[in-house]
Amino acid sequence: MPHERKPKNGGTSRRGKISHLTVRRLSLYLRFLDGLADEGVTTVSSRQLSDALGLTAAQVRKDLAQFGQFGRPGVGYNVVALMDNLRAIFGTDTLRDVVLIGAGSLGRALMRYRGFRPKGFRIVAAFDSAPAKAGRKIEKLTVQPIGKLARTLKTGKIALAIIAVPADAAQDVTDRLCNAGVKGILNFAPRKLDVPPDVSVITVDLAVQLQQLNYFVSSGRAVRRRG
Amino acid sequence: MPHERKPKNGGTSRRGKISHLTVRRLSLYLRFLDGLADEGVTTVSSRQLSDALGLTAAQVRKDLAQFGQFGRPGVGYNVVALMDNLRAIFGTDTLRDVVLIGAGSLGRALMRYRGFRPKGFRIVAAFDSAPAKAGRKIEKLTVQPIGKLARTLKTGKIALAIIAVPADAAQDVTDRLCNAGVKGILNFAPRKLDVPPDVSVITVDLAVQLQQLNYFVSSGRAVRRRG
DNA sequence: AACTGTGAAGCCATTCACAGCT
DNA sequence: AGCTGTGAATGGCTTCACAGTT
Repeated sequence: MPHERKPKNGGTSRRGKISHLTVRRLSLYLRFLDGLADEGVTTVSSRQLSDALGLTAAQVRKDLAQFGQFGRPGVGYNVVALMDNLRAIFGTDTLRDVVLIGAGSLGRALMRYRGFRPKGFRIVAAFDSAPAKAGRKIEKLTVQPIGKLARTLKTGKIALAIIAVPADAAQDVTDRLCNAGVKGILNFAPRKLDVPPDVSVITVDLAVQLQQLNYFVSSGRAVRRRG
Repeated sequence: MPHERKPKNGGTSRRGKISHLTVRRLSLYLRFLDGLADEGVTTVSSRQLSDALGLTAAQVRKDLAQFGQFGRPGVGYNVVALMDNLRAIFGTDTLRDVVLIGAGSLGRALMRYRGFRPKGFRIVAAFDSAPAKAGRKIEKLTVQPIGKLARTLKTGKIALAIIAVPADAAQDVTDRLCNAGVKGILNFAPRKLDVPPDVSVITVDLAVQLQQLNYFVSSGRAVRRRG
């Protein structure tokens, strides 16, 4: 046996058995590790992670162990190596291109949002159905008419899209995106989207978040939810 | 016994035993019922709800039964009555005031967002630490300097706040809000917030959503997540 | 006949507790 | 001694299936 340290299973295996909830926590680990790396910390224990994120140490270990043997007993996890592994799991070890549909106030805010890039995402094109909005330039990107969507996506091999259009336009936009080969949609329209079975959708309904928050406030049971 | 139909427990009881996951689904029921009410539908069955939202009928019934006997065997649930009950559960049977901190692009987009009002929320004041932004008028609201936060909150009995400031300012803003008596924070800064035990926080990290979406796309297991 | 409300069963996720590595 | 990885135990959520209501 070589004495080199190596995950038991070749890197990012075990895909598909990982639950929703685990995926959510993994992204929190990655965010926290980011901060540690900036501070120059090289090693972290499951306990430190769990304390910082409000979980149990056992859960952190279980989560991480699913992908291989990243930790060293008696020492902990190597911060940089763990980040690399997590990024590989998320598929963001390389920069991912994203298209944005909807150049209303929310869409424009997303175009200006600085947080995507450091996480490995780049908005490469923006579209809007209103001719008045097409041609407008935001953050070095020109808003294109929705008709040009298909052409742009065909050439670009783009798998991800963000929908920031009004609810009544969302399904039409979704159909266009799916036809053009998009496999993942982050949807801000307050509406359920019908998609083919191989397409993933995460809907973030801003008003619903506020509603849920209000429940916890008025019920007297405080929560702390992240992700 | 009166023959009038009435929930067995006086309306919104049973608070506190309701899990996270249930609260999330309840808000989806409410959103779907909204649509039904607009179409003039008066009655809905657990099956219709579950089909529309991708759940099982049993789960819908279990969720709703927690609050009382809202349904009629052989008939279903009265749409309007159910909506009223759900709104009471969420505490949004009356309009809730919310303050917004951060008048950057995301903050301004939230001020313009039309989806809060129909769900019972109203942004009544906006603040920013940058003096350059104070004084600016957006959607009939003048952005105020952050120093005025305490005074405004004291007079207003405002329990909810939205944070849309950069990560490094978020904890300072949080402390001010908690001192001013806010009990619920919807946080868009990519950062964990420390709050007293009676304060609820829901953090929505936009980049993390995209990261999770990318995982499901690149792992080949499609998901559909809402809320 | 249609549909709800609910005990019981089944399933999944978290926590416990400890063997084993450094 | 410190800490990971993991089987076993626990706890919680979901589904099943059916008695009971309209």
